[in-house]
Amino acid sequence: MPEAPRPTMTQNFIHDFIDEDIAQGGQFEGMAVHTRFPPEPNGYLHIGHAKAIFVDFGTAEKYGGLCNLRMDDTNPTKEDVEYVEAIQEDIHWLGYDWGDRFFFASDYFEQMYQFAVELIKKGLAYVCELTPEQFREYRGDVSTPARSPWRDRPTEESLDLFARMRAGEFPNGAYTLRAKIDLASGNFNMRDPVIYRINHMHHHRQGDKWCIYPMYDFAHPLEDALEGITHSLCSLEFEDHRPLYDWVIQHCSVPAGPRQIEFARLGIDHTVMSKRKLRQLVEEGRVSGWDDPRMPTLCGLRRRGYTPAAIRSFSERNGVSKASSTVEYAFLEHCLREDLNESARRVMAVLRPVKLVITNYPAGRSETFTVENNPNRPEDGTRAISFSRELWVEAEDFLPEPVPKYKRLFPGGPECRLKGAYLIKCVGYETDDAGNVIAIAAEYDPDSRGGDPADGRKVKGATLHWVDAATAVDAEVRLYDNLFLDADPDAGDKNFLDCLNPNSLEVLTGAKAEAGLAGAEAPAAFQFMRQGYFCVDSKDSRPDKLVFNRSVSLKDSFKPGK
RNA sequence: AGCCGGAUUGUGUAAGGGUAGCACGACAGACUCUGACUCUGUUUGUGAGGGUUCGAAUCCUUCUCCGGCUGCCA
Repeated sequence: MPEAPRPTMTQNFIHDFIDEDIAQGGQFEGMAVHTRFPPEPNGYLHIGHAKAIFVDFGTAEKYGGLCNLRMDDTNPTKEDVEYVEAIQEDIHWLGYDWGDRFFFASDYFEQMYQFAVELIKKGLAYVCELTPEQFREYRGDVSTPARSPWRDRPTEESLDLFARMRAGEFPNGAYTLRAKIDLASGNFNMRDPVIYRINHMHHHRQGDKWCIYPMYDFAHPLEDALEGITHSLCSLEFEDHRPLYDWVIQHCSVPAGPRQIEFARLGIDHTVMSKRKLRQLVEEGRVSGWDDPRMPTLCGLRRRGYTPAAIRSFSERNGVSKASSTVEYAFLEHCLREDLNESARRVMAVLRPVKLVITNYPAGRSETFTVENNPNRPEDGTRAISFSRELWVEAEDFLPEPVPKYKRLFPGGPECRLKGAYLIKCVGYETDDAGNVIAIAAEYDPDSRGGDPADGRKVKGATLHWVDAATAVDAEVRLYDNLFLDADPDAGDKNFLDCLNPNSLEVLTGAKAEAGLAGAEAPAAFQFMRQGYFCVDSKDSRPDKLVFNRSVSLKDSFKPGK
C-alpha cells in the first residue's frame, strides 16, 4: 500500500528519548521499537490525526519496527462499526499500512478483567459504592485529600462484588472498581481512580457479553503491554496520566513495560479540530457532512482534492515538540500546491466566462492545437484542443479602462497571446443595457500560429487562457474558503459558531472547461490555469453536469495599481 | 490555589557551552507561452533579571507569562 519509499522521519525529541532507552538497554534490550495508533471509533479522522499517524507509523519505521492499528473501543456509548471502516480507509489513503496487526481493545476484555482481579488480590484495588455525585463530593481539592470510605473493603468482598458486577447483578453506576493509590496526590488521576465501571450497553463488537468496561487509564497500558508496544506515543493531555500508566504496568503481571511519551497535538488556525464541534457542524447542517470539502476531516480534505503526499509533507515539516502550537493554514496550502504543481495536469478553463470574438477569423472555420499536459513533466504528453472564431475568456482578463501595469485585454491595449494558439489585439467590446461587458472583439495575427510571432517580436501582453466556445463543456465550480474567519479551537468560552465564515463556499454555475474532462479519463487533480488546482467531485458529478472542487488557489502576485 | 508541562522572528521548527539556521508567510526584484512555478534579496527572534564561563538559546537561580488536570470520556 505505501507508494514510493519515503525519507525517514527527521530526528525529534521523541527519538532522543528512544535513543536513550536503546542506549541504556534494560527493559528495551534487544527490542525493536514498536508503536501503535489507537483511535477510538467514535468519529472520523481529521488532519490532527494525520500528525499522530505520521508520528506513530513514522517512528516505528525509523527504528525498523512496526506500528499497530488498534481500535480503542472501551466505551460502547459513542462507538460504532461505521467508524471502524472509515478509519481504516483513511489511514490507507494516507499511505500507511499496519499489515496484519489490526486489533480491538475490546478483544482484551477478558485479560483485563483478570488483571483487575490480580490487583484486588494484591490489595491494590477495591469495589466502591459511591454514587457519581458522592464521588465528586469526596474527591477533595488541591488542598484537601480525597476520601474513600470503601478503600479498606476486605479483598474477598471486593472479589465477590467485582464478579457480581461482571455477572450483571447491578445497575449502571451502582459500583465501580477503584485502584488503591494515593488519596492525597496532587495529581488527581492518582486519587484512587476508577478503573472499571458498570455500563449495560450493547458493544459494537462484543455484543452483550460485557456490562462492565475498563477505563482508559487502566485499559490503555495493558493494551500496549499485551501487544508488545515499546513506546506509546500520545498527546500532551495525557501527561498527567503517565504516573497512572506506569502504576498499572508496574502492578499487573504484564509481559512488557512500554514507555509513554507525549507530544503536542496539531493546531491549525481558522480550523476547529474538536470531534465534538465537528459533529455539531454536521448535525446542525452547517456543512453537508463529515466529508464536506471544507471540513478538516481526512475524507473532507480528500474530496477537496488534497493529496496524501501533501498531508504527509505537512506533517513532516511541522516538526514534533512538546510546545503547544498553532500552525498557519497557509502552510497546509503550500504543501498542497507544491505537490500538485508537480503532478497536476494542466487544462484551460474559465470560471467567469465572457465571449471573445476574433473578428478577422473566418466564421465556420476551426482548427486544432497541440498543447502539453504538464510543462514540468513532458512524459505526461500532450492533448489536442480546438479553436474557432468565438472563444470564452476570463472576465477579469478584460478591462474597458486599464489600471496601471495591466497587461491584458483593453481597447488599444498590448498584443496578448492566446495560450498555444495566436496573438491577438483587443479592438473593441460590447455591453448590454446595464453596461456589463458581454463580448470582446479582437483581431488575430494569422502568422502567429502556435503562439509565436513570425517575426520574433516580443509579446508585451500576458498569455491568456481560453476555451473554444464551440466545444466547451459546462461545469459547476465550487470555490472554498476557510470555514472559519477566526477560530481558536480551544476558546471554550466563546461560541465557535459565531466565527463561521458565511462565504466559505462559492458556487459558480456558468464555468466553461475544455472538453475531455469527464468520465473515467478525468485526472485526479488538475490545474485550471490561473484559477488554481481542482479535482472532479465524484460524489456530485453526473454525466450531464461536471462538478469541480477547487483544492487550493494559485498565488497571484498581480496587484492592480501597485 | 496544588500538580504537571511549555516559552527561539508574524507562524512552525533547528542549534544540547563556540557565527542563532531552515521552512512557511510578507515585501522587493529577475525570469516566464500560467502575473503560477523557479531564482535572487529583504524580513525588529532566544519572555525578564541575576549568576557560572574567555564565551550561554544551551548550565545554575529568581521571576513573569502561557497551556493541561478536580468524567464512572478517550
